Amino acid sequence: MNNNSVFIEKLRFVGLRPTKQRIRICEELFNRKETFHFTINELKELLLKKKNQKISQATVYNTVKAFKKKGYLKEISINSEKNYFDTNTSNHHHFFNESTNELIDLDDKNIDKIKIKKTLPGKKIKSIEVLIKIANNN
Amino acid sequence: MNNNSVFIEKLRFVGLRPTKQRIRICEELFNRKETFHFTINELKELLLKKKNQKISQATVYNTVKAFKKKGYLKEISINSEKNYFDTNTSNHHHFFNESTNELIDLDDKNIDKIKIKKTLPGKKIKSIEVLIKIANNN
DNA sequence: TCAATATATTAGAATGATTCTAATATACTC
DNA sequence: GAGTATATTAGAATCATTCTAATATATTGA
Ligand SMILES: [Mn+2]
Ligand SMILES: [Mn+2]
Ligand SMILES: [Zn+2]
Ligand SMILES: [Zn+2]
Repeated sequence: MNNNSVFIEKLRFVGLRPTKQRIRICEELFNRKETFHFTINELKELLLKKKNQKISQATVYNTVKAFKKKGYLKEISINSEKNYFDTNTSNHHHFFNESTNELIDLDDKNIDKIKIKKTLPGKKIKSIEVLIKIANNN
Repeated sequence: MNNNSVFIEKLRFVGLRPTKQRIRICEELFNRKETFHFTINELKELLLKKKNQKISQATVYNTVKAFKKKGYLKEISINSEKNYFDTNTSNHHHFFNESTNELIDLDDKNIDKIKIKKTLPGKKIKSIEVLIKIANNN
């Protein structure tokens, strides 16, 4: 587990002590070829499935929120039922397939830069995100 | 209450009988100069404030959802805490001020048409929405 | 108009996601 | 390794939303 040192650094960076539960969460989130989208429940199930040691709900929530706050995770709100987190923290956009509940990345490069012709004095822009809802034909 | 006949038509169109509770909700939502954004809780408070007859939670939820299903309302999910409805059903986008929790319309005309350079065979696009998160300068 | 029937309203219970609590366990410092 | 700070945990609390089933209202058509 060579990666562990990376996870420990990451945890320390967000102000968390590297406990075995948190390192386990890091493995699940960051020890992947591809970034991915997940709900808290999906993450809890993944954690349970791969090893058989349960991590309490509180620890999962607290750790995910800490990563989000420091920018290691993004939150993607689709509708009132679906709240996803995203390990892809680059600027990018999403397709959401309403037929399958699938969330799909759309790279920034695949959309022309968004030019806003309305100014809001005294405000700064924090993020610009495009959500494209799609459905299966028929 | 000349408007009532409009509301009654609207309600019948979405498949709801025009009861006094539902007409009251229509007044609150549609009897306005400007469209507006609201959460269910805000709507419940408005209903309570203006007349003093309480409408049950179930009726508020059911009516709002029926309007949404038929396109008389849009749902705007900002983050896990904030779920808004919008009486502006035209294609448009939003600023969300994270400092004040204010949701502001941005007309379609204020953003260049979004061209997506990625095709998804067998899918059709249902909506394209841009959410711009802003914050007050310091 | 008025009964018969379909549908709506309601309070409160149920559910599900998230947060809190406070008792126990672990990590860190020296 | 002792002492202190912090983390983990199960379960309770909270909050939004949905469900339930008893009561009330709207609609229909004789
Ligand atoms: Mn909602
Ligand atoms: Mn959430
Ligand atoms: Zn993504
Ligand atoms: Zn709007």
